[in-house]
Amino acid sequence: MFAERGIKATTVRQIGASVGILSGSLYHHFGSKFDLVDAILADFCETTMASYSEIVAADDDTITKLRRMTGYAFSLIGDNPAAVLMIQNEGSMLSQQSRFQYLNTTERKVETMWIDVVRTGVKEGRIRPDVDPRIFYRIVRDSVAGSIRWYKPTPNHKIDAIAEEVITILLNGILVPGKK
Amino acid sequence: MFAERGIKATTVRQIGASVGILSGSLYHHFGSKFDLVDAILADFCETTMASYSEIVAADDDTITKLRRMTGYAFSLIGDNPAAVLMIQNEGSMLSQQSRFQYLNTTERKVETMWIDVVRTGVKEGRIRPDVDPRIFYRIVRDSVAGSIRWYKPTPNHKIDAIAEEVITILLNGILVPGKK
DNA sequence: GTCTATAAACTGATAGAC
DNA sequence: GTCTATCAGTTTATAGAC
Repeated sequence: MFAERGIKATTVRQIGASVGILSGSLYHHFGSKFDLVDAILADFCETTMASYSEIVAADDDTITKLRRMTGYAFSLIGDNPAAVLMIQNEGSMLSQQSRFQYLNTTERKVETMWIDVVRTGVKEGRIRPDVDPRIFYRIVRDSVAGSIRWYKPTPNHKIDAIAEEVITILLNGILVPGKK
Repeated sequence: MFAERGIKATTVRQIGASVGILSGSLYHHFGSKFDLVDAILADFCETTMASYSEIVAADDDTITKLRRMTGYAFSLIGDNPAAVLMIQNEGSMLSQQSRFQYLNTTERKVETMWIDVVRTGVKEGRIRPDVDPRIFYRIVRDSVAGSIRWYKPTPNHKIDAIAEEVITILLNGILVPGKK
């Protein structure tokens, strides 16, 4: 509900009604509306960070790592779309509050991991040195974030396939080589 | 203010204060809060559609058209960041109301224009036929939309340069050719 | 065209009965 | 653990003086 309507626009009465109790009863379980937001986002940030760390630490080829990181990023859309949407839509407002500082911390650490992998690829001579690692990371991140607005999961159209199409375009481009 | 805090979270008192009048006086100029939203978005959609149509109709090379369309899309971030953010954050909520149906119409028409240009490029043998035009469009669109969250305009770092870096990655990829 | 004043509804949160 | 009942504050919007 926070993701669909926004945090401010979602009332505690609506939240209570969605689980079949009244607004007053909610306060037996949570101290405030923002405690609910915190419970959703803190867990999401923790597992996201842990999963990325695991992929980066693995003994894989650099390009394979980029593929796996892209695949994981897209899998978040399927596994926790609400948290992704909340951070995307209201992250900048939330991260101004001290209790949500971990949003900034997580974003910074994830960005650093992506950029480090791209830089390694450049050193290995596999990635063109004129590619800006930050721009590359942002294209991936924003493509993932944007996919939440149009991706509808079906058995025939899995999120893995979309991740594969996106990383293929980013690795190889769309142009037919050698033509001018 | 709608873009920064969200439409629901922005009060008519805050809007009035920002232009030096009280909330009551605002209703001499606008019938409701959503009339203000409408005034911002309707104008934005109209000029965006017109500009894209002009680029597509021009007598340019297909790849040049893609470059110009990407450049124009990024220029919207600099010219009207508020409207872009409002549509990005609350577009799906707004477009459920009948008065904001033009948001859906505009989005559909813009997407069709992008896809048509990519398909032309495939027919001309310049773009690989295995590229999904929809996925390509969405990568561009979401990269543009996402840039609004990190791009800070400075004389040294113009939005045109970012547009050029993004389209270069999408056209050519990041890999060094021929390596395996 | 802006003001004062206020209506009418809604908001997050609390206290205490059951 | 949920309820009733309600507080105190805020919200959009209106009516009428200036």
